[in-house]
Amino acid sequence: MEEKGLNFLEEIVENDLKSGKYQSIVTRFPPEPNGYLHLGHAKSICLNFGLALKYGGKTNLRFDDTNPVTEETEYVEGIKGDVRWLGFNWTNELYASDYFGKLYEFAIVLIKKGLAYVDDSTSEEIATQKGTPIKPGTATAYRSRRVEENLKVFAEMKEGKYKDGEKVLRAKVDLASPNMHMRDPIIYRIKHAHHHRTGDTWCIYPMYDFAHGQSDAIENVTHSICTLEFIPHRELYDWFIANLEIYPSHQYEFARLNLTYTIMSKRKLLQLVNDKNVSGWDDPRMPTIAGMRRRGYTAESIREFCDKIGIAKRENLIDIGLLEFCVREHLNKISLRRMVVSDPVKVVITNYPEGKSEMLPSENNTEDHSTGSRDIPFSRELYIEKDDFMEVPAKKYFRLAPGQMVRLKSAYIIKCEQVVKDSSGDVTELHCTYVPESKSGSDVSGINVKGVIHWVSVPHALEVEVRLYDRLFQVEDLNKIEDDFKNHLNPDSLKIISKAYAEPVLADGKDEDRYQFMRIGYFHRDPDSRPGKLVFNRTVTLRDMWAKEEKKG
RNA sequence: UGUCUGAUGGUGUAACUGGCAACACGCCUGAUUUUGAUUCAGGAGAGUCCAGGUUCGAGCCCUGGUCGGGCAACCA
Repeated sequence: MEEKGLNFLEEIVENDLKSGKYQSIVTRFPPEPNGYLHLGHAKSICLNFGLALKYGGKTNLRFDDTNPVTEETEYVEGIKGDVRWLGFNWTNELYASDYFGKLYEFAIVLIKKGLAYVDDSTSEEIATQKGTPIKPGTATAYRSRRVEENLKVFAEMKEGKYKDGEKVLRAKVDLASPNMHMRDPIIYRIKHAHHHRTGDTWCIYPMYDFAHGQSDAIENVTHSICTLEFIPHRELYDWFIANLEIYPSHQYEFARLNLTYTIMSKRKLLQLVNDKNVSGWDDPRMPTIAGMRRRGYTAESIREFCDKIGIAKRENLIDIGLLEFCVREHLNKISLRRMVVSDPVKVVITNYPEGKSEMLPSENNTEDHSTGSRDIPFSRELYIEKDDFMEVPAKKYFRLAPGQMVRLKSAYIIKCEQVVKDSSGDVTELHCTYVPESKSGSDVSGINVKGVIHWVSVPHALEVEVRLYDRLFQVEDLNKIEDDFKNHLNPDSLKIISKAYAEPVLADGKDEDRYQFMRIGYFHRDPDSRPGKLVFNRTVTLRDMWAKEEKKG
């Protein structure tokens, strides 16, 4: 019985609980509604909700909507759907914008304490006055504005007397601080913009640093968890809490997720959407929750992935193979087996009567016998995969070849008697004979074959579209490139097979069904499907040892 | 040049807080298999960034380096 080690945050929480610092914990997941959630958010969601679930506590979903120009209701709805789909329920649905009134009062408290002032400088002036990491900042004349005047001008800012950029409210902290964030940070700016929730009520909006910690405090968040790049903000976070004398929430930081062959930046993902490099936020190639869901990933497999990658403070680059392992592991247990031929060659069973057909039973999932079986029609003409025939077989190749035998899955053993080619020498048909006594389930032929291949009866075949996805980028570590990330897009990330042949039962599937197209991969029906034309997305391929063997030559 | 932060097999995460470096993915063998899938059995692979120090004993403690990442948006 080995106890698996706790991550550093679990350790902090356990200690806080043990010491009696808290009776129970409160966490929050605080997305800005300016885009859809991606896998990196999933890591944060699993962490925040997971902590509260494990140690008994609450988790709020809080929208950090302090910048009206980038935020939209569409994103709010998308985010809620994604969190729910991942399997988590929030205690409260909250918005930083709900606190705009309170935040405004906090600002007045600071002004009255002489800890905030209105600055009329331009953004360029403020930037230069800030100095550099090695050169202290310098004060502007406005820094010594009297309290009464600050109060008056700040109220005028709120009333809309000034234009965007004309004035800002700054906290009076320390212009010489080695931490740039402490050099009199801007806490309120003027934006005459429509907010997705507060409409035109406000024309001044708090900055992140003056909203986040305060929101945490208002909600009595005990553990406010964010990513590493916010470490320098922590000092300010604590400074506001101390000077406002509000609930002392604490900020902790962990390393964000990086995945090979993909990007995990909302800004860049938005660019792909806007530039039409992908069909939308839910394009199955996107590392977004919506995209992965459409592609066929299960929530369970994503949660498993988040659990496996762990939580730590060092930078990491996780092999996308681990994510694929997690889906395969789950899909193997739940998916219905189906036979689909994606790149066909016709097989004619010359000794099978013309016009005859029979239904052959086949298990839906040998991993789960409760799923039962379905019947598959068999007839004289079949499609098999081009790959499953080699005129000149490679070594260790045990599929179909001239004179060779294979078993058709759940059906008969066949032998390739003749290869029919067209004028240009391409194989058009394979003439085979079948062994009647080799029928699956009642095989008395005594023949043992190594190869088993999938097939579909030509007259019964259902035509479907199949979409094959590959990695979005060609470079393993997108953080290490120096030029535009779009230069590294994989031109072959989507391959559409508009005409694949499937066994007929595939038409009866439900939305939530997951399939394994035998020997090909895991698939999921796409919402683009129409009654006459079903579309399936490949979630992930099957592991393929033969491909490896082939490569070895 | 300042400051914050980190460093453990190829990757990621652990190591009862000082006691023989473990788990997962990946990789390699072999067995089973009516999916070259799954499953099962086994294996290779790090001596913990470097140099000192404390200690019977250091991945964990101390000192000094090296290297990586963050920080100077009226973004979050």
